[in-house]
Parts: sequence; C-alpha cells; structure tokens
Amino acid sequence: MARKETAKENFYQKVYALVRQIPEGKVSTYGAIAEKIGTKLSARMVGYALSQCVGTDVPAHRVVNRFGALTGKHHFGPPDLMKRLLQDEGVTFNADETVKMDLHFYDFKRQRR
DNA sequence: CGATTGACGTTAA
DNA sequence: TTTAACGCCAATC
Repeated sequence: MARKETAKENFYQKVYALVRQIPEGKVSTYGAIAEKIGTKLSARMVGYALSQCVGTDVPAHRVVNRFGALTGKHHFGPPDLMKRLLQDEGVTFNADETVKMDLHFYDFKRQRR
C-alpha cells in the first residue's frame, strides 16, 4: 500500500472496476462513475475510457449518460447492439431509446455503503 | 512537446 | 425557454 495513486493509470482501472461490478439488468452513468473515481469534474474522460473498454471485460453497454441515453451505442459497432444487450439483460427503455434510470440505475455508493 | 478531441455535465447568456 | 460555451482530465494526433 502506501503506493502513490497517480490516478492516471488507476483511472481506467477504476472505471473498469466499477463498470465491471454493475449487475445485469442495471446501468450506471458517467457522472456517477467519475464521481466514484474522484474525477467527477470530468465525466468526459469516463466515457473516453469506456470507448476503449469495448473489447475487454467491461460491459460498457451498461454505462449511459445522465439522461439514460445510449450515447456511445455507435462505439459497439451496430447501433442497435447496445440497446439490444441491455434489453436482453432485462433493462427496459423509454420510447427514446433511453434507459429507465428509475428502474435500473445502479447506485455505486449505495452498493458500497 | 503542443494542440485537439472526447460515450459529459453544469452554468451562463 | 433554448442554445452556447466552459470546465475538467487524459489520450491521441
């Protein structure tokens, strides 16, 4: 321990760690993740990290923006893949392809308590 | 090394 | 109210 968390290298690791712990049928937001990591001031880079997580063990499709909109669906390849994956996991959507955050929002802090 | 962008979010005009 | 710009931090060009 006592290791200096440069945060830079840990950033992706933290993002991945958090996203990885999101259960199926649940989703999270960039702001929530960013805040949990400590870089809440720049939620942008959270999404940035996710864009690279596609192809790894991180279920990026469970991460959406604050509106619950699948902002990065086109990063998965097929534009319908993201929504499809979530629906397959039990996540429901509004008429606008937005996740019903009220039903599937995964609260990191709550889970940690 | 410098400048630009980027799956966001918030505040200001 | 809607639209625009800003901020933040790191990665990529």
